[in-house]
Amino acid sequence: MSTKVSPGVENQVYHGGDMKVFSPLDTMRHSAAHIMASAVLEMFPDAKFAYGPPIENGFYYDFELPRSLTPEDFPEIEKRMRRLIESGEPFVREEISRERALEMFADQPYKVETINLLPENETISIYTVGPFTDLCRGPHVENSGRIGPVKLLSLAAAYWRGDENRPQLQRLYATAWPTQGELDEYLWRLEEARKRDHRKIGKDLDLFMVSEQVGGGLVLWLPKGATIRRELENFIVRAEQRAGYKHVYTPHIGKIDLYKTSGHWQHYRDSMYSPIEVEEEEYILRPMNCPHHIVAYKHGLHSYRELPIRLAELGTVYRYEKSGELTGMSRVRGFTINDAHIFCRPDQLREEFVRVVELIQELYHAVGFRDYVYRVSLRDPADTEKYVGGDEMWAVAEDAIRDALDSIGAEYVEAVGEAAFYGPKLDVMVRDVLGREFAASTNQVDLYLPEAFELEYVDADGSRKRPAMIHRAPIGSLERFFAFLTEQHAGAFPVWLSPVQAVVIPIADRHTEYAEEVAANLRGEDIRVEVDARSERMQHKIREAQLQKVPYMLVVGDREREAGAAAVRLRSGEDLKAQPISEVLRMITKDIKERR
RNA sequence: GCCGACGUAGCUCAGUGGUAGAGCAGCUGUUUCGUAAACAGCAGGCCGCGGGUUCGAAUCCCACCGUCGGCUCCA
Repeated sequence: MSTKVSPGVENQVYHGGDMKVFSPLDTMRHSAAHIMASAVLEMFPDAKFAYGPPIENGFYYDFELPRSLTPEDFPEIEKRMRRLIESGEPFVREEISRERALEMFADQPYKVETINLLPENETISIYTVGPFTDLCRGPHVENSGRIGPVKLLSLAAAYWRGDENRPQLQRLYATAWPTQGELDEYLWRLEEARKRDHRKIGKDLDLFMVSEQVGGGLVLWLPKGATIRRELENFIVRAEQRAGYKHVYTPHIGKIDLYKTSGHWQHYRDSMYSPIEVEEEEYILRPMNCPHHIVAYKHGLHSYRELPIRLAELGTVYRYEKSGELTGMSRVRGFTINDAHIFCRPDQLREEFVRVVELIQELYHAVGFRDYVYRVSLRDPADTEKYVGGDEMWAVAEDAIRDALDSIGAEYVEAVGEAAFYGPKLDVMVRDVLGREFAASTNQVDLYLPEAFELEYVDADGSRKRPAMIHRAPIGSLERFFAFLTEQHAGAFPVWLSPVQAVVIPIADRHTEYAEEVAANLRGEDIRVEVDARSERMQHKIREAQLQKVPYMLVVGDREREAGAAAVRLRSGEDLKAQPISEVLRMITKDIKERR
């Protein structure tokens, strides 16, 4: 791979409040952002500039412009960028005084604000490339000729400093790569990702739907999607049973006082629906399952010997999401969490948390998730308003998570300010096919709700003690998990999850009876099988089974009928030729058993 | 919610001021076929919804609803 980026050292750069390391690729993209800004300035001399950082697969720049850009402007901007790149203009750095900077950028309000936010002793630098000078810490490539092929990707609105009360700017997203080949490959990957989008596959394979009539963000699982969900649920519940969980069922609504006691009403109200009045009492569509499980715990008096008590439920919750945030199955208003609440003695906390992590690992391994990282989400000590409980409680809870991870040698990153209002979290961050990162699983240590609900157990000496609590959801919501799975497999689900595991394809009508016989054999082993007895050519039926990503196609004609066999075709296109029915059964049941 | 783009048949899309189209899917018939699309016919649309401009609107304008890409937030 040839690289146009200056070789060598990674540069330490102060950016947006924390120290970040700029790789050579980031540096090149950051320089490309300046080139883009320069091109935009040529077209709009009155443009106001905000920030233009590199991001994971490219870069963006935020502008305030006299009119809205459209994708039709892209070719013009790209043309001007290419001209600047070809000119090979040097990037010239200059360090200037604060006064001089304020003077230079007097007509650039966002730059002025940025300058004023810089610490007193900070060096202020500017970079000039061709006609364009920008306030910037750098670093940059030596000259614009070192910038690789660029492509503008999309437009978006973004608030100044990410604050919805500040002006809205136009954000121009673009990408740049060292070589044309790498750019082409990235664009190909984007295209490929679009093909795998769970919304597209969900439609093509009739897995689920969202209807305007029912309401945005409210998912209807169609029979095929529901089959997959049922398999997943059974799998999860069995794994939890093995791990010592007891399953409960609780209703989707509850009295408002439950949520006032838990603190949700005070801290989580923005995500909750308005109360429902029933006989002069107010009820809440639950946004979380914990209060119900806590009440279930309080059903009786618990001995220290009984703990931990692990109450699990595939619990459906409802959260208000702004209409613009809804997407397919991954961002919805009603969803089902594979939830559980563990009530344990404080001395059991660490071990219980280790078990939680182990269960996550087991489940992820079984469904083939590899690309995930642990993130410990901590309280922001500077913003105690957002959280309940005192410093000591938080320290204990945060340490319990760290200790648990350390004890099994798991690596993790820490994120300050990402905790839930009642406790720190362990989030498991997974990347989807588009490279976006989501919290697929969140798990919390909670010492607050046991207090709020006055939970107790009876200790060895007969005294009443307060248990600790763990909230855990290894796969988060079934909806989001399903979206991940769909994209990961591009709709070709493993056999154990496939809604239709085998299609029997009779070649001519006279083979239908035998086809039914074959299917009956498979059904006897609980294999989900269908017979395609339509008056269509075999080729047509194969094509449709392929498009539906059915793992096994069993073609039966005269020869197979004579031999008591079926010609096995896999969705990979592989032809296994005629196999005895007993062998077909063996193959499919083996796949199912091994979760392949 | 905010900015931008887009809403035409179940699906994918054409149609830019003058009588709504194609392919696939569906239905009916014919065909009985050896590993990714047989043939013919039929049916299917308040052109997202509501206003407006015009002799005339899928097409132009306004408002609303929805979808998509982002922002913010998040399982």
